Amino acid sequence: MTAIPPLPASTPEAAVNDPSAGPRPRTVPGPGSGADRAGAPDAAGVETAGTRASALHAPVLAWFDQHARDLPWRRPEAGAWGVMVSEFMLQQTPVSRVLPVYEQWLARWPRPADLAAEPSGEAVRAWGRLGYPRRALRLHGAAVAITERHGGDVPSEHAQLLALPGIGEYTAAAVASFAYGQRHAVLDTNVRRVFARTVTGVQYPPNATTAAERKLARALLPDDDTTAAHWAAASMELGALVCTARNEDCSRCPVSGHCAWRLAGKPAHEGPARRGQTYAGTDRQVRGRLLAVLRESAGPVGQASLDAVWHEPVQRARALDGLVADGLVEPLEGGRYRLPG
DNA sequence: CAGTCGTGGTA
DNA sequence: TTACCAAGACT
Repeated sequence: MTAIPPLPASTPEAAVNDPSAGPRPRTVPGPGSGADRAGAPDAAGVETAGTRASALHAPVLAWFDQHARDLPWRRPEAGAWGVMVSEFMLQQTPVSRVLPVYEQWLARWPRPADLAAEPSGEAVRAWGRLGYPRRALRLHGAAVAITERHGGDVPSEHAQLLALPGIGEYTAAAVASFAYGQRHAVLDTNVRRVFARTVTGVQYPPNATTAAERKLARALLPDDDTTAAHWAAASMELGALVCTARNEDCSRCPVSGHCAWRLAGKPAHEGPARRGQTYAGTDRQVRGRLLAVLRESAGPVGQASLDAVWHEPVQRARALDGLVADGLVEPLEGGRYRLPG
């Protein structure tokens, strides 16, 4: 049941400039969008950004034109809504797992208003096992807001995007850039890693995005909107395909000759290990099991069905309360529960 | 600002 | 097998 139609390959620029994606992309950079507006004097490293940029841009852009994946949300027909849906799903989730859910989602809800017309529980159900189901709730909430506040069209202004539930700094910039061809620093984990290595000369970026990283990203941003949007997609793709967290392949990197980290002998990451997640036994695991039961049931389920997923009653109750508090589960009369209607 | 929030593939 | 990682957002 491969629902993916055999679409013609499209250039990355096609999606960026797609006029059917919504409001016309800006052709003139807005006021104050210059990269040199930050008040503080350039930090070490940033002042050489101009030099870096000239060395990095052309090879990375050319590499992208040749190696970019043909992902459905990059096709012209995806539109701004398709881009936005993909960005929600891709938050902390690999492309391979997003693809099938994305296709079904867009087929069922081709416009924001289509999703907004349904109860949020349907979004949670269709989210399937993508993880972090609050994203489904937020995407539904964003669709409602777009329908109410923006006439059903995904807004093109960064500030308006940022005001939608589930959209933070990264996603607002990504939608504005990928869907509307605007000039924004799109700082995701891939781009941060590429910059950390090529420019800063370290293996990994800091745990949390820093002001210095934002400043560097702005300094590296090409001047015109079209090239900036192209660069955003290209630098991200390089991090996703070549300059990966583990097993990076410098032999396939178009800027390996300029990479500060590689030229320094690829020194290992200094400092504490990344993070300790340990999923087994956490509330998150219990929440996941509880919600799975609700998702797979057509109607409300009884307390006994939920009790069966976890042996420890205190943690189980806490997890269920959390799901209800988050709006992911709706309690009914008589100890029954369902996805929100 | 550090914690929380799912899930599954891979080294 | 354990641990890390995958286009973050929110509190």
